[in-house]
Formats: sequence, C-alpha cells, structure tokens
Amino acid sequence: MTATVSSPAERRRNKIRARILTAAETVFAREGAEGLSIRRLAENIDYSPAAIYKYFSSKDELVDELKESFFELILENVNRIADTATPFHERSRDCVATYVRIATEKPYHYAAAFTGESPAGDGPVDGEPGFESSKKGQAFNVLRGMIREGVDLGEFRAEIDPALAAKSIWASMHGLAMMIVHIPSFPALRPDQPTISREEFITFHADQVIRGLEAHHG
Amino acid sequence: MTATVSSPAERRRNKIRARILTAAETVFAREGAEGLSIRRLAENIDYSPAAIYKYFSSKDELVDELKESFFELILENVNRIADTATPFHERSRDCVATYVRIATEKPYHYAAAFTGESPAGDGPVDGEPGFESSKKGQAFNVLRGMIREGVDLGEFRAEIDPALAAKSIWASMHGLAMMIVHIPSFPALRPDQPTISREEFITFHADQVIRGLEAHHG
DNA sequence: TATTTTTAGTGAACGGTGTTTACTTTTTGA
DNA sequence: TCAAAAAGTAAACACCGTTCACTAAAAATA
Repeated sequence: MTATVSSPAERRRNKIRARILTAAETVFAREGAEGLSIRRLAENIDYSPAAIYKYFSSKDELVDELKESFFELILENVNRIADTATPFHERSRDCVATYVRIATEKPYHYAAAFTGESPAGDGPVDGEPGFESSKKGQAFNVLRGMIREGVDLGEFRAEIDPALAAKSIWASMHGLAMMIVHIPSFPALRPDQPTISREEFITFHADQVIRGLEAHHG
Repeated sequence: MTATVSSPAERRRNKIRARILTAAETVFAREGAEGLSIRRLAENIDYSPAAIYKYFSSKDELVDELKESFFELILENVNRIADTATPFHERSRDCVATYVRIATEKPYHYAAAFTGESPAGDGPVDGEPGFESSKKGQAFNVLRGMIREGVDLGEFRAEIDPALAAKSIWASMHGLAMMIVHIPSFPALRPDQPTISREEFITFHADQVIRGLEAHHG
C-alpha cells in the first residue's frame, strides 16, 4: 500500500462524485429511480447531463451505488442487534424485525434493491463480484450464523439446514418489507381498516417466522 | 337485467378492446411493463398510438387489467387446491405453495401487481372499489378462511387471529415469490451454488410457514 | 517552463417514451 | 337522409437515457 493513496486530482474527482451521489440520494429517497432523472440531477448540481457520464457509466451504475450503501445501513443495524446480549428468541426475532424496519424506512431503496433491472434479469445478487462479498450477502451470512447458533443451542430443530432456513426466513421478512413498501396502509388492507400497529405486526410476523424453526420440547 | 346487454357497436368495441389486451398480454408476459410500449403495441395491431387511448385512458389502466386477470388465474388455482379433500396440513401447505407457483410462472405479472405505480403510492389494493372485491382480496379471503378452519380443527393455536395470521402468511409467500421472480437462481444465491430444487424449496418454505401457526399437542 | 496529453465539461443531437390536440373519416341511430 | 357520435390519425409536446464532436482546463512529460 502506498502512503498517499490519492492524488489531488483524484480527491477532487471523488469529491464531485460524492456530490453527485448526495444529490441523487436525496431525490431517490423521495421519488425513487423513476423520479430520479439524469437531466434533473444535472440541473440540481449545475452541470450538463452529459457531465454525469464522466463519473458514472450509466444511470443504473449510479443507482447501484445508492442501493449498495443502503444495504450497508441495513447490515450495520442488523449486526448491532445480533451482537446484543438478550435471550436467543428475542434477539433473533429483533434481528429479523430490524431488517424490515430499516428496509421500510427507505422504501424506494429497498424496493429498487430487489426489483433490480427486471424480473428474470440477474440483479446484483449473482453478479460477478460474488454475492458473498456484497452487503446483501453479508447480511444473509449474519442471519445464517444466527440460525446455526439456534440449532447448536437446541432452540431450533436439529435437522434444520441453516443455509436453507436462512433463505426461508429471509424470504418471509422480505415479503413483509415489500408489503409495507407497496401497500401504504399495511397491515391494514384498506386505509380505514382497524388493526394492530405496523410495529406490532412486524414483531408478530418475526415471532411467527422464528417459531417455525423452533424445537418443541414437549 | 335487459335481454340484450350489448349493441352491435358495443360488441365490436369490446372485441377491439380484447384484441388490444391480447396483444398487450403477449408482450407484457415476455418483457414486462417497461418493454410494453403504447407505440409498439399500436404497431402490432396496426393502429396509431393515439387510437389506444380511445379504449384505455392510460397505459396504467391497460396494465391494471392485465394484472387483475392474472390474479383471477391465481385465485382459480388456489381455490382448486383449497377444495381438495386431502388432510389439512398438506392441503393448506399446497394451497400457499400453489400461490407461489402460479405467481412465478408469470414473473412480470406478479412483480407488477405489487410494484404497482410506486412505493408509498397506493396500488389497487386500497383502491376505490375496495380490496374485498378485487381478485387479490378474494384470494386473501380464501387464505383467511383456511386459517380459521385450522383454528377450529385445533390444528392451529387457539389464540390465533385468522385475519392477522393470513396477512403474515401472505407476506411470507409473497416474499418467496418475489425472491424467485427477482433472483433467477433462487433458492441458489449464486448461479452455480448447489442446493435443493425450486419446487422442493417452495414446499419447504410453505411447510415452515404453516408450522409457525401450529399447536403443539405435547 | 513549454509542450504534449489527458481529463472535465458542454451543446446538440439520436432514438425512445406516454400523452394530447386538432382534425378527418367512419359508423350509428333517429 | 342527415345530424351526431364514435373511431382513427398525424403531428406535436414534454419528457427520458445516452452518445458524439467539440472546447476549455488541468496534469504529466520533456
């Protein structure tokens, strides 16, 4: 590793890149990928649209960076809960519930992170650099580790394959996150339907999901 | 009810409307909403783009009809399984698994049905005609009925609220469907990762989800 | 320092999108 | 038959992502 990893030119470049990303983040958080247009973005930072392409090869690439740093946020939060010293059932429940909470705080980010470019199109998940190294992959590994711990502790059924169970749980929590993101009133199905609060429902769902794994010491 | 509910003019109109929808369906199934453009669609049926607007007020309205009839397909299939005379656990498992299977057979339809117009934007779910009357709503009611039956049979825990549990299960199955739709290799996370087949995973997941509701007669 | 080379930035264009408007042609119903 | 309604259209509007040829500035080299 060299002592000075960046020339002044390089630092200047990164600064402008960051400025573009910051402006993009603001718009994206409010209006999503459709609302974020290169032309509007360029106007926001007083550049020509073509200038953006000196820093990002496409709109997709730009948005991909927003998504990746969003999953870094999720990972941080999930990790924080995973390292708590609370009893296993609560800890695992809060862990997956946190995933949904953070996800739904930035609905456009979360939806875009999975909607990717297209159904049947390969998202960043099985991209070249490898799923394992992506923030999404790291978050998955935390979950798998937690399930392995549960099996070792005897909380979960012994025959459970942690990798498989992790995918199942991930899918379940993903589903809830997507529901909340796309149905504003969820868990109410109609705007006026009386029901429990969203927070309570997330906890209930997480509980339900963890319960599916548990051993029943009769 | 009048004997002849449609004039020749009206029937002719419906025929053209149907022709537009059929052409749209074909393109949509292969390329999704983005790939379906009014201009291309018009060319396919030898009309001008503006002509489409004599039959549909917007592209969204057109796509909404595709989505609704897709959920009719889901509903039919789920209902068929729900009416089977197999034991309760298998029946309920197959019921929710079928939802995922049909969903993933038309990935663009399923994704679009929930992605709707926007996160935080109200989809057809809490639209004016009411969720209950939509095909999506009817499918939900089937699920809730099934859970109620499970509680009555003593298969599920007595304290379970069928409506709440139905939402939880729906979310879980929705999550799996979305995973499969957006990650082509799922349940493999990388294209070459060895894992169980998709069919097996759907069954496994459905089983897991039903398990979360079950009473444990220790 | 002078000069070459690389980079930053731009205006204009290409090909695409959904949608509207003014207009013409066809069909319908009295 | 003839007015009214509906079907259909060409052209335009206002967007979009992206590319290209070009100029201005900065950096690297001699």
